[in-house]
Amino acid sequence: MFSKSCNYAIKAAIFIAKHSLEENKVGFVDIAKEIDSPQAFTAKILQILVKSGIIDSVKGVNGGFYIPKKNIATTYLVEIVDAIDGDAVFHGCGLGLSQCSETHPCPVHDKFKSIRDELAHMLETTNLEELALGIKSGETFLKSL
Amino acid sequence: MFSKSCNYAIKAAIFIAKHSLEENKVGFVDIAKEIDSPQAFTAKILQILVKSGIIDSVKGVNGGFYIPKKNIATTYLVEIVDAIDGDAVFHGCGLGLSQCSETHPCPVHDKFKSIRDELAHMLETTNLEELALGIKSGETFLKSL
DNA sequence: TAATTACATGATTTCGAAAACATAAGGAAT
DNA sequence: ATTCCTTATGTTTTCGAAATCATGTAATTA
Ligand code: FES
Ligand code: FES
Repeated sequence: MFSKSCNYAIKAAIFIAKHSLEENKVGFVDIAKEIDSPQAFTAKILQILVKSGIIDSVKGVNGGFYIPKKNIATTYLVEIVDAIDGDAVFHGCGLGLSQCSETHPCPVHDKFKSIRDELAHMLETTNLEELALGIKSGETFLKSL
Repeated sequence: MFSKSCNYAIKAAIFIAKHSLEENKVGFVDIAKEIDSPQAFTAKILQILVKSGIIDSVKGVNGGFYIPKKNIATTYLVEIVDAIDGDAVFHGCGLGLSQCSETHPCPVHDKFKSIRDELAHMLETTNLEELALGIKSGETFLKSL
């Protein structure tokens, strides 16, 4: 569905959001540990999120990554997916045609499009706050057992 | 969404189905041309479809691949996806956890599951005949312009 | 039964995402 | 000002899917 990078990015963002709700910053080493991802690779993905304006960072002692509190509830998953994987998920052809088109559709265009649109709607309406709260309450988890 | 191999497999199956509706067999060279895929690689994927019992083949002069006419309307996309990509599409976690679980769910489990189930339902109810007829009538296409 | 056609299969190569490595740069604390 | 902690960035390596190459096998036809 999404690339590995994108999966890491979503999990990292949720983890950062959880800490930001309590006004704390977190370093990439801790993030990598918590979401079970390679450290160096995670650091790269975090840079993309910073450049995309989804998260902020502070260097130096007691530095780390964070999300301004007022942004947590207004940051939606679609922004993360778009920053990492681009818009292929939302506009690409389900059978890999170079472009999805109404006038030159592939055999599964209609059926695929409705599912793709639902996925997009889900990503557009799911924000980091609700996901972070799920982690905090222990209902959901960021890594396997 | 699906792997490239799986995209090729679906397109190939539709193309074969179209010809099988008219009692014709097609060779892998023609298939590769029609669906715009690498010949040798396509041949491999066709073998998997044969072994999975989705299509049949006949060697020798005037040989080729085909689908018994009575099977065309009862062959569903889910069989092809399952044969090529396996069941990760239907049972895998949307965030890449080693396994999707109700008791140890990832943050997007509930939301993701409903979309995944719709995709599964779509694949389980879409058969090759309807897709082949779309190609035949010129409404849909197997390759880009 | 030899020639031809077309599918079948294993080995090898290519390519890009994923991961790791090495080094630079910035900011806080003292 | 200096030191140390932490993020930032460019380069290299790894790994597996994708694609190709080379050869084998079966069936039809003349
Ligand atoms: S053309 Fe294939 S999904 Fe639209
Ligand atoms: S656990 Fe992630 S989708 Fe079910």
